[in-house]
Amino acid sequence: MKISDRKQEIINVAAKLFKEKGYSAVTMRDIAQILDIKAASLYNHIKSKQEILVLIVIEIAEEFTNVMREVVNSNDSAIKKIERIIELHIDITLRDSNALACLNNDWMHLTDSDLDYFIKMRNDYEDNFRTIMEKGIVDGEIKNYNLDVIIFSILSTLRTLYIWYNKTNKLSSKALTDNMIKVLLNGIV
Amino acid sequence: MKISDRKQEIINVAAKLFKEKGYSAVTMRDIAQILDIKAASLYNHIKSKQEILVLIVIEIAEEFTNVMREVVNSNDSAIKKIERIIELHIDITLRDSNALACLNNDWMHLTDSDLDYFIKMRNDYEDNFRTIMEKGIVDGEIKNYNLDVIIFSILSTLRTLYIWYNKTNKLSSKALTDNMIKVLLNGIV
DNA sequence: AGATCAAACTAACAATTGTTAGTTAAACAT
DNA sequence: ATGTTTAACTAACAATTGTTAGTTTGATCT
Repeated sequence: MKISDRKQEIINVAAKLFKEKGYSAVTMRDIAQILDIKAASLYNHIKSKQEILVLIVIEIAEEFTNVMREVVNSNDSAIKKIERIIELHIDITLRDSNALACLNNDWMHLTDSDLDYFIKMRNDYEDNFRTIMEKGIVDGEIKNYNLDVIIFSILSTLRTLYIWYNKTNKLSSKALTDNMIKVLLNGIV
Repeated sequence: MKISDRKQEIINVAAKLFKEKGYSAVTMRDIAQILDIKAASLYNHIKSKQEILVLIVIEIAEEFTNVMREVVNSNDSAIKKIERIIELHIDITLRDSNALACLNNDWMHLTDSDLDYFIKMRNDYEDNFRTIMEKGIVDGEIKNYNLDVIIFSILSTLRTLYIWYNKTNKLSSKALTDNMIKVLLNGIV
């Protein structure tokens, strides 16, 4: 069953509000007000507040999971793989920064199987990233620094791009990607 | 007026819960339950839920502000200044990761003058960081990549260290600092 | 024209929220 | 011993929360 236009509209408004104030601080009345309807009317389109969160978070998480699977199974060099992951994060950030903020800040408000599913995807993602880095170090493509520090420093930057994206729309997508790859891979010194 | 032991205990418990679920999702009854008292009893020690958040966030923010002022006014090289900032973030993360999580995730729930004060401190902090980087580039210590990308990639890593800290307590404070400096400054390739 | 359906509405609900008022009991100071 | 402070308590509040039930309206289809 496809998501109707109106339902998608509700999801988009919710994502924007969730980003600004966090899931718990946003009320159904807040969402409704922006759409110029009453809170009860939202329930003609969505099952619950929870469902909105699930739809926002899980879709993005699955996209990360799917692209990561492609990358990790490819025959590219470790560096090329990392570059593709950087591009993935930038691409999604430019396309839907609100949903990305929800994924980062509000995932813990998922419940039961949705929460389990999300955590499994996130763990798999990090494991795959680690696999890429490990092979890169073994192959001599990547310096032999502490693996946790390497993984964290890159992933944390990519994951929080959404915070920063608005400020720098001067930069084109391509220029952003190029600079980010240089800074993350080659350092600044 | 000093903060009493009991008050500090409340603040610490609150910070832990705020980190786990976010400010809005934590109730006064949640905080009280962990301390094995009733929610109303909290008000013998604190003025409001808001006050708890202010005490958590502002104190840490002021520490960042103060150390940054020292660093930026010193005669160190740009690289040495950056290293000192990295050490500052790691130090505070190891000392109080819960409060740091609040600062990152719940600052938007501050109100009025507290919110203004916080935002001013954060802007000043970023401006100072930018000043250090600009001078570093002019002096040829730092590569001439896009300034925004450089600033963001380093700051985002330092700011979200608290997410990651638990997982890697294998690493000593010194080893963590050394590796972080290497990765952030020299890159991984 | 009449039936159908989507999407808005009003009204209300039970639960939960932060907080206040007033009370009690123990520890401490005089 | 008596008065004072500290820190817990019970009880209650007004507001807000997500959600449901039942109704209305307008457009679309037959």
